[in-house]
Amino acid sequence: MSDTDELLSIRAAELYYEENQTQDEIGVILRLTRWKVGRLLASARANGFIRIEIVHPRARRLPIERRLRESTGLTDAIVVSSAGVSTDAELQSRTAQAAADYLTSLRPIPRTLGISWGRTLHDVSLHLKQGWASGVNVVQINGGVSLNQRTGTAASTAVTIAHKADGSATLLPSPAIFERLETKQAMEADRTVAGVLALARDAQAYVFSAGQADANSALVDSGYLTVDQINDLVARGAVGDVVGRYIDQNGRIVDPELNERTVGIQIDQLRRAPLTIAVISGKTKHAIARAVVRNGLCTVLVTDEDTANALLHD
Amino acid sequence: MSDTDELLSIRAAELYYEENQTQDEIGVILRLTRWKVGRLLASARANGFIRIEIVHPRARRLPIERRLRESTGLTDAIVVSSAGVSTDAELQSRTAQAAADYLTSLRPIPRTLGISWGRTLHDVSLHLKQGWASGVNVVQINGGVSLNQRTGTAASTAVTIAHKADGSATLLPSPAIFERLETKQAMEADRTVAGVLALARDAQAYVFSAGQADANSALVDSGYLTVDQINDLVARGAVGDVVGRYIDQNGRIVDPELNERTVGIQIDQLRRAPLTIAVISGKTKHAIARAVVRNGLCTVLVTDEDTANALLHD
DNA sequence: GGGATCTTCGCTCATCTGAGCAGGGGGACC
DNA sequence: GGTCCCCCTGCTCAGATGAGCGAAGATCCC
Repeated sequence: MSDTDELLSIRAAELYYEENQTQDEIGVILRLTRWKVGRLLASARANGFIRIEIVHPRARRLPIERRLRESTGLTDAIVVSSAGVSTDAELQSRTAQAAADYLTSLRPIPRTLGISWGRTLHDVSLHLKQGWASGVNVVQINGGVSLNQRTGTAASTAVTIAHKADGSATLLPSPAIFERLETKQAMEADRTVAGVLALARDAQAYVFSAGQADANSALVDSGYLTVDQINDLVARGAVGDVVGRYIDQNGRIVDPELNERTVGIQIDQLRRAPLTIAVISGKTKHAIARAVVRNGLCTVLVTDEDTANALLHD
Repeated sequence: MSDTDELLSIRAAELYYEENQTQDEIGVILRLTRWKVGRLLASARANGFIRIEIVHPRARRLPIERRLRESTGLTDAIVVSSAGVSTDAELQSRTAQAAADYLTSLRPIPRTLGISWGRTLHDVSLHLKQGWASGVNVVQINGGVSLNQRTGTAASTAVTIAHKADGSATLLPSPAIFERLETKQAMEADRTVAGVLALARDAQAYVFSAGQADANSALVDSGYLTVDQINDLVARGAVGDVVGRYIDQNGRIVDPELNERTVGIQIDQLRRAPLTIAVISGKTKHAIARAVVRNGLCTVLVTDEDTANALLHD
């Protein structure tokens, strides 16, 4: 397109989009036929000069969702807009809200829903509306009795989700990671615990988040791992954890011995499940999000625009 | 509007603006009539959820221009968009381009055009196209023989503008500010200089910029004023200079004695002129832009979006 | 419970807009 | 200089959209 046409297309766009003039009226002003004006506007759009943003906490980015589905083979992708977001907390809240919306719209409603725990899942539980579903049995899929003040949140997340769905919660009364393998095996041998784990394995759907592998990890906060241990895992290729288990960018367990001492369903059980919803957002989690998606650990991803774009531009 | 309607309006907007679906198709998807979809989209727009930006160096903000004309009584206002601009230099370049465009579109073409000098005017001269007008006599309206390397730009600005308009340039061969009043008066008594000043007073149109009152002022750079002198002027209320003369926020000369020693047309001559085009942009110039506009020193303002908004939100 | 009032809904109709097509002007190539 | 080809222009026509209107529904107050 010629230079003067480009300039005209901008003038036309100003009158059309900012002044709400009709193409006819613009034609009179710019001394063009209305068809020429229409073509100029089309070229302005084609050249990307017109940027339309939906500025709202619930706004999603459907084109990115579609591209994500196509390029990764995900069953579904939910991408929240980051337009107008200033803090990471706000973005995570939007993502949690979107996850809650997605759960609410799930059909058929899963009778048993396996969930992990953490800040993100807790956020999701708060965003769910009373009556979001009915008769859902929520079961914890990894150990969650924390060693410090976070103690309550793991249980309350499950209870809240279940309560709001007029269902029941089945808690996994176990630490996330044991220091000794023998203790962990003894715990799993307990009939109650074994029953919960069996229920977790048979869940019809899973919702989980993921943690980045760094000193701010929830597993460090909760006292299960030291900063040194995390650094060691990172040195061995860990990008983050899923249901308490650290994986590298190829989705492989980084430390099999540590993995053995971790309570909850295995990574492979997630891989085989028909409906696994990963809720991952924030700049620090791009790497673990990539590992989760690329290695088929989830069938549905709920994330933010920036993370989604990072996945697309690999 | 109800909460669910708000959410629906966002879903509709996503499908309409991002997926290019028709309102009919959206109706099928969301199980609404197409009229409801139309109303939802209208409400999304009314609520400001839809933000449309024209991203282009030549883009202007017509609604802001209109509000500026209405609230200030300016004959014309040109406001360039700051969408996608990262540096102040880029913004100033856009503004200079807009000023060049405005000059080019002026009808009738002024036979005599008075100009000041400085970075901004120089930028305007570079953005003008060869043949932007024909037969314009460009005359300098304030002293511009600089004391250092800037020397050339004042003259070259005038010459370039004139040359590109197939016209002639009349330079004012004088320093901007004299140290002694007597020297200045002697200079003005010179027939050549007096002739130039007379021509400048009779110009049909003026284009000028303005400088902020701080240590980065062009008059300090050029060696006419010291940083101490500027600080003194600021202490006495100066917000910036127009054609080399420092004014306060009420448009009054801050230092009459200094003003007497300054060569060029008077502020009052600008005030009386029928067509005076001020080109002012950048965050540091909000105050001087306000002084110029509020006190009728220009009839046309060419500026950037942020400066314009600052003027509107007084 | 019943009426008054205000909002929301589905629809008609006029207008706006984009797809597609034929004709003409201008440039490229011989 | 002539011819061919391509792109641009102006147009027809059908589809998409917004204004306006009467009816249905919701709400409020008695």
